[in-house]
Amino acid sequence: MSQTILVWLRHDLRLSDHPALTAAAGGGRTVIPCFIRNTQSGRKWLPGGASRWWLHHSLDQLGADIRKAGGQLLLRSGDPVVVLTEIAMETGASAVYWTRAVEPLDRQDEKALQSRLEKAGIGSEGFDGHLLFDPRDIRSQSGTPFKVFTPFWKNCLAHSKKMRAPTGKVSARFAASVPDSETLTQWGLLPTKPDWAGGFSKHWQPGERGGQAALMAFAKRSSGYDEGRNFPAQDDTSRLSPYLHFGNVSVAQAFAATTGKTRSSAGAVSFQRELGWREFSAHLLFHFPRLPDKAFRPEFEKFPWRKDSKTLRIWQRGQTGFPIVDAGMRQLWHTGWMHNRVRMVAASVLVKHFLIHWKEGQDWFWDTLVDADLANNSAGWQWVAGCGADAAPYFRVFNPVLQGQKFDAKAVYVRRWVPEIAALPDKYVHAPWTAPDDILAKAGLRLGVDYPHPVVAPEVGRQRALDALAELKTRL
DNA sequence: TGAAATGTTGGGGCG
DNA sequence: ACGCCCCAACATTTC
Repeated sequence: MSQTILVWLRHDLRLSDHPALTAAAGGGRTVIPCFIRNTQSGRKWLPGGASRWWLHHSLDQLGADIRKAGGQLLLRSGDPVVVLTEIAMETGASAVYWTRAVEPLDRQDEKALQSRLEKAGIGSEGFDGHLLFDPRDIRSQSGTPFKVFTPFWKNCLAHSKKMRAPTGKVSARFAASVPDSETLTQWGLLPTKPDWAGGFSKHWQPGERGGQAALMAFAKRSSGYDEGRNFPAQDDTSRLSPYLHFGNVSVAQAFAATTGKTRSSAGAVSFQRELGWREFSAHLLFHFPRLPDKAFRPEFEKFPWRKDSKTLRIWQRGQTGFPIVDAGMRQLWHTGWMHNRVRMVAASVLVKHFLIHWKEGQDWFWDTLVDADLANNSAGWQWVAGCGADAAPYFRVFNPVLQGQKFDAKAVYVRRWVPEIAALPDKYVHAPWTAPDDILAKAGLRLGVDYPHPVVAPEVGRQRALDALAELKTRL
């Protein structure tokens, strides 16, 4: 009788380039792939609403792919440490394998599981697969983790021999039947009342197949990435982020697909640099586990944030009166995703013009983004707020009007998502409150009725943000 | 992966 | 022809 290995799946929902699965399948052993839905009460950073939608479809497809290979995906709920030990005992598995994570709670689980299994005489091992590099290997001359992106990425590229290369499709002998699997239907990951994800499937095909197709399609058009990625009306970004978060596509596959004689364009290089930002954020979270809940620059813990739930709600619903921001927030709400240029502007307006704590924005993005990722989301918000590693200086304030005019000059993006101001001419569409009365009348737009006045005038918000920074300095 | 304020330069209109 | 001014264009500094 052959040995059985459990493979604990989390953010690695794919069957290609999967070191843990490949190792488990070695030597003709039988593999039982498991996904444990964490139901511990009070556990932080469980998947938000949009992520649950993606998770459902990823697992559904992965389960079907495993069935095609003669196996079954085992679904259970509870505390993964407890549940996995139980499954290992039930099935007589000789070991549990997994892909190592960078999230602090997930790493805690790995440790706890390892010691619990050890006591039961069961083996365990964590594998690469989530990143390009092991965070413990990338260090500055002084041996400390990098805190600035550019030297970090230079160092990574200088050690490209250590970069993980993708492996092929896993051919594993899966256990034909598994004990007491729960079902996705039972889990109720999909929204019901209301079904706000109705529009999601028009924009996304979650899962490994959709991810690999998206990657191949992007690799072909990646030469336009460098120029085009800043313009939200264009389709030039990769839109790979949710696939990368759930591991439908591995970062090693994404890097490899955009490398090569014919593909080392400026676009490919700058796309890989963005993969570098993902890597940087993950390494930061690995080395600084408090990144999600504490300012990386401790002095910002004293920043005079305003409590303003009313304005927060206005921002969340895309009713700020800044068209580029509202367009982004509505795109997020309807599709589970926002163009990165617009994310920066929308986030900047929340923390600077509105002086609302970056954690409020982090929480909203966590719940509404299909690509919500603890490392990227935390590092991104801290970057915008000016309190992060290699952060934009606090005084670097985006002007939502100028950003709109610069990156959506023809207002194609804004008009798509904010139709109530679509009739305004280009000159005023990014700042409706500056339009003369006759222009407003001609466009059939009543400010304050059909579309709101801005929460705060851009220049007033900007000055208030700078004052707050000055205030912070006096508190040090 | 800012924007505004301030400084510098140089062409052209004009007396 | 010349100096003066205006101002656009660009560069630098400051927040």
